[in-house]
Amino acid sequence: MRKVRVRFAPSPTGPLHIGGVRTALYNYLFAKKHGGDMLLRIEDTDSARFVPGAEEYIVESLNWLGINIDEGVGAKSPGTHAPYRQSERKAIYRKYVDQLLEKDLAYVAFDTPAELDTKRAEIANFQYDSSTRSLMTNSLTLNGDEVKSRIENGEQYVVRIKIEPDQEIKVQDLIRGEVVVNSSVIDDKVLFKSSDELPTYHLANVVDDYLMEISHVIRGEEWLPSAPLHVLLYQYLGWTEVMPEFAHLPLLLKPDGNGKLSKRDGDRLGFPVFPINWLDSKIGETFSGYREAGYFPEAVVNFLSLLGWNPGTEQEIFSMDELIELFSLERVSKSGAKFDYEKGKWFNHKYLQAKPNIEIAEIFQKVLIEKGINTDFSKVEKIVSLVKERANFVNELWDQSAFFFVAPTEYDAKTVQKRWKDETPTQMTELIDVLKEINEFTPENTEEVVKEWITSKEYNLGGIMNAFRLSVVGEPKGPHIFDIIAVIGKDETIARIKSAINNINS
RNA sequence: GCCGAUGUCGUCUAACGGUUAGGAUAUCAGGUUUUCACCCUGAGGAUGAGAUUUCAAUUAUCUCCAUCGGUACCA
Repeated sequence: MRKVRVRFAPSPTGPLHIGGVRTALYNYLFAKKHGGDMLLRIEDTDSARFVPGAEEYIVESLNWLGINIDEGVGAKSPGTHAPYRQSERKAIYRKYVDQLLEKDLAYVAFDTPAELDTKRAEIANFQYDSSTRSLMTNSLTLNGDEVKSRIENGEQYVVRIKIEPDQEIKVQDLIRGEVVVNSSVIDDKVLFKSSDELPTYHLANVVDDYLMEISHVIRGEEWLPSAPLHVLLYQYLGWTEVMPEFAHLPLLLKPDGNGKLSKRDGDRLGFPVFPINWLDSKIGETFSGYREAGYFPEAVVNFLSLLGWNPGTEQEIFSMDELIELFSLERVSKSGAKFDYEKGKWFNHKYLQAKPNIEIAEIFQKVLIEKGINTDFSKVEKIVSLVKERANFVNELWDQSAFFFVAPTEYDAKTVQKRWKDETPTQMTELIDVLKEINEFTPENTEEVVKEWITSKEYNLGGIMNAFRLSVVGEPKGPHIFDIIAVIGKDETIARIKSAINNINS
């Protein structure tokens, strides 16, 4: 079997969206599973749609996720099939265009976009193909000298593939099986345009995959309709023996309604659709990314890996190495997957719980510093251990733990009404005296002493505890109250109770 | 319109002719915690429709329907 070489070939027309990330991931998993190479090729054959910064964005995103490029753009070593940007491969394609022209498998066409529009308006379901090419301005309807002189005069032209009608074209797809298409429904696609001396995607991807010795083309389902054209191109160029195998991945759909997940869905629905933040400088708008939203790359990879594939077991949490071990194209599903953001959160929650507190504390301390809070690392670590189970993301930790750092200024009205009775201020004053007497302010000591006091006074346990919590936290939430006061200390605890006595119901 | 692909709980999916159609997530309820969350237990929730083949169809074939994709000098 030949060496596995796959490529991820995005076009730099904007940020890489999460569906593209999944395609890259599946390519990577497949390559690594078979000990092959993962290439990154930039398909920038549309000079008009080029967006500066998009390429760097793609490389940075893949790096963040741990999808390592062996060869091509963003790879550590230069690679043996350079260059890897199609705009830098201009000279290469011309040769194959000429080859097709010589063999009469392609032809030159001069029709302008305006003329094509006119034809489309004139003829219903117009398609540039064997049935209509004789009506158009091209090297099949013009004589040789005319064609020559037009080109010499600098007239713009395109090269179109010449497709024989009524042929059966078979595409073998690793996920979908055999797909058969009649050649009559394929139009004479443009392969090359003189305006920028660049091929279109169709020709470029076939030529590059051939020259780069790609063994498997794993790409989104939106390419399935043009796969027969690509197969034909391999035939025309005489490369059927080394044609890569195809696998067309199901699409990632938007969570509400139907349709492909798109750029604006994310911020519209309140979750990212991009791996990392993307600043669209044209409109001055930032689209949010998973990295900045607080996701762990491992969680994103895990979540994405299961959107369209599963190993057939009930395991849900996988490391990258496990995914590589288990991945197979045969187990990729055929139908589109709706993007379920809630499940994504759950994955991050799982990874957050599994992470050592010390690692989380390192990230969280940075968040605290940004908020102007300088705290002992060991204290941050302790707080993380107390609150992390109720967070999905590191940046939710602040909401869960702010009261450790800042005394409450407001008291939850509902709780006040329910838990702050007429006798409460007196009881809280007594509590202060009780706490004052405790020298070692550990959770064990304070709990024992406070509970003894409650028992001896025959107070209602719930009444005291809830008022105590309200005083310290301001809300009916958080870890065990005795764990909290051990962290904030005796003085702060007493100060908060005093403050509560003074401020509640006054 | 034409061409192609795809239809299993709300969502991601398992079951590759014989299962009470399984799991996860989400939702709801109970337990736990005298708080919240985590956690535990439980509940409801699906084979798009109709034929055909078969002793037996989620699974095979056909028709219809629906959804998505393609139909550009975009990728």
